[in-house]
Amino acid sequence: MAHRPQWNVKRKNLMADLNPTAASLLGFLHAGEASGYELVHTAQQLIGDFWSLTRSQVYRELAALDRRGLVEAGPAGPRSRQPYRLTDEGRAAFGAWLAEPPGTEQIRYPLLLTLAFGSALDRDRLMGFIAEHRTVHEKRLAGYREQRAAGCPDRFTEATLAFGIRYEEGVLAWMDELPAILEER
Amino acid sequence: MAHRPQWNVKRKNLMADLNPTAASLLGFLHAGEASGYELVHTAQQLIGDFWSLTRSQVYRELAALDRRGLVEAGPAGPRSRQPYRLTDEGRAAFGAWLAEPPGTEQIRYPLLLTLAFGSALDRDRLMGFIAEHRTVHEKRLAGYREQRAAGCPDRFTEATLAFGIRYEEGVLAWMDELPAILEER
DNA sequence: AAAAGCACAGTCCACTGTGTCATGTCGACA
DNA sequence: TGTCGACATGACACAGTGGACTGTGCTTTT
Repeated sequence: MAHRPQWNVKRKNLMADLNPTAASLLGFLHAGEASGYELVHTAQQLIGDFWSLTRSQVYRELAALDRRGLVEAGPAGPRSRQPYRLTDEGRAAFGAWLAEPPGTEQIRYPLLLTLAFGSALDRDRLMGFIAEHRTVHEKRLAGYREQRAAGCPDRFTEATLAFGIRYEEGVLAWMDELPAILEER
Repeated sequence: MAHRPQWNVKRKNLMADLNPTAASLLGFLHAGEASGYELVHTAQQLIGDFWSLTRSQVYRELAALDRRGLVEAGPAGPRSRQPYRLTDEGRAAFGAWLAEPPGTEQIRYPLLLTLAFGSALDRDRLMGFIAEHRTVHEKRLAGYREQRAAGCPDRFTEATLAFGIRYEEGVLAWMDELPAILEER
């Protein structure tokens, strides 16, 4: 019971230490001031395919960034529109975040869960689920290819788009081999 | 201001209405009673590659399932081990969940975020990040192939494993084409 | 045999992420 | 005039993540 083996240092880093969502908001604000509403749409368009974010979250993060002085609120517009702009601290924090090694990906695919417990499920129903998902992936792939054909604004957008295409191709290839795996006698 | 166009029905479904994480716990409990600790490890082994769950979450869901009567706590063991077993209601709820159409997947890949803002990042550093991730994906693919070679307990496990392999192959193919996309003049 | 270390087993908390309900504003247009 | 739809935000409950913390019992080291 003597001495507690912890000093409670609590190194909060004080600066930076952004989560990826907050960081991406700062990223978008480099293009000029924007409201939460606008940022939601920008984000969904530009990174929505591999980084989901919701209205609630955007407003919450903006408020937090404001409290930390990384963005500042401008004069409110009509319809209670509240624009924010990047501060110098925000710019610095974004730069620091961007230079840090990104973490590994997270995938959560409910279809795979259902499939994993597939022995307890009617075979036709399972196959139906897979067929439904197949059309979703086909549509997404078609959409990506269209986007690519239409031309990307820059190399980096093209690079992330290429990921989407490879991913969807992989999923479709998997679905093609699924019947053989499941039907084996 | 006249009549509000909503009846506030609040159809809570009363039964079932499980989240996928809770459902998978019920799924594992079909094999016999288990403690939270054991379930964490079972889950990480069997579905961890496409459905992440944490200690905190497992214990919280177990408590919730207990409150709802879908599992019941058995006599505590040594080290305050608390085993749970499936109730009939739990079995029914699991069956109902399994027969529902699974939702679409969620992917969150921080590397793609960094890449999307890549114009603001030193080229060598970005390439370094990609190289680091490449080795991760190579190792995962190798691990999956090994698992497959070692033989799967059942077709369904094999099917989910096949997904992992296709996915990792897709990511590696993407990484192979990345330099060409980014280097273009 | 005492000490140390480790796997087992669980709690608590802060933060992040998702989805729904609710509220109010402004312009178009019928 | 009214009502519809896009604009704009807030509140809240639930789900998910990760770290700090507390204890217990077995095994290995000294």
